Amino acid sequence: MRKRINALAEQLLDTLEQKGYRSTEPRRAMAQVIANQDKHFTAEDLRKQLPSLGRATIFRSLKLLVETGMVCRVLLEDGDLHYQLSHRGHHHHLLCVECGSSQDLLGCDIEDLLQQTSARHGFELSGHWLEVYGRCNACRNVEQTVELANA
Amino acid sequence: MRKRINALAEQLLDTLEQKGYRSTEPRRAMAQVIANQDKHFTAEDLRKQLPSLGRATIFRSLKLLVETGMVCRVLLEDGDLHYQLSHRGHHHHLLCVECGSSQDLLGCDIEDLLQQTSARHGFELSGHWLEVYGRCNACRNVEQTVELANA
DNA sequence: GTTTATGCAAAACATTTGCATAGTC
DNA sequence: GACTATGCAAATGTTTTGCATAAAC
Repeated sequence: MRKRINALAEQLLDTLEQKGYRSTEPRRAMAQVIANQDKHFTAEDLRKQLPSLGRATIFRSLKLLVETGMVCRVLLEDGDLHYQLSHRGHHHHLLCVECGSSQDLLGCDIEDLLQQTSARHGFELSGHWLEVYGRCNACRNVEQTVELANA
Repeated sequence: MRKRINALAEQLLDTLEQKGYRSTEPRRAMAQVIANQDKHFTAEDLRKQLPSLGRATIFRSLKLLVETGMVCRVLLEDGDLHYQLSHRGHHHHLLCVECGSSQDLLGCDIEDLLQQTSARHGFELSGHWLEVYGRCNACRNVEQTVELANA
């Protein structure tokens, strides 16, 4: 019996198929769980939410999704690596240190700046990894509301 | 018998002492080995170079050095976390993907740019992590020399 | 039917912890 | 002498691997 999954998850499966990988029940389940996450996650998070899948399957499929660019890694401030859905190519994340949500940062003009800075050091730029930490709009609003209530 | 260590290593020990930690023989040895590294390293690298020290001591002292800011973490392009001597406060690294050397990037004006970009997303910036990958001057020169030789 | 993916158990790593002993201040 | 650090062994946690079985194409 094929479980029903949502459009986003379906898209992950389709992309896998286009790349020559099979669309299996465990992968459908994983795709759905990943599509449902509202923040970055770890392999362990997936495992908890997919207790019927084997350890190895989770690690193998997760690696596959990263390799095919559908899931990207996120570096937390403390050095932990988590994962999250990746919709596009190269991008950066605005990570909320309070709620863990993340926004994508596209078309950031850091590239030019890095190019110049690198050149000044005799360095030939080939790539970079940037994570930005702070508090998202929602978390800031919550605090403001609390302040008002206490005033 | 106190082993002789160089000035850089001595400085690490001194700083530890200033922060209330003891200057012990294992820490002297570790400080010297770390000061000698010419590229980023892992706990395992230290372990190989300090076979007489216990595993736990290496992990504990390394953590201590990171916490006190004398060693910093470096994120490799593949997501691996390595370590290296850290001389200053906040800074970034130009990591050569060929020889593994790294240059520090100071006074990089990325901060302003991020501030603006974050604000545009309703995001209150609190920090960031940036690693830059490419090829260092030395590695580029080697290639040019080879090309000339083959011409 | 052929090929790929899964699940399990075991193996391989990486890091942490408890605790008795040794070293530093 | 009091307190901190070390080393060992064991525990913990994470990821990988081999291989027989099952599922997909």
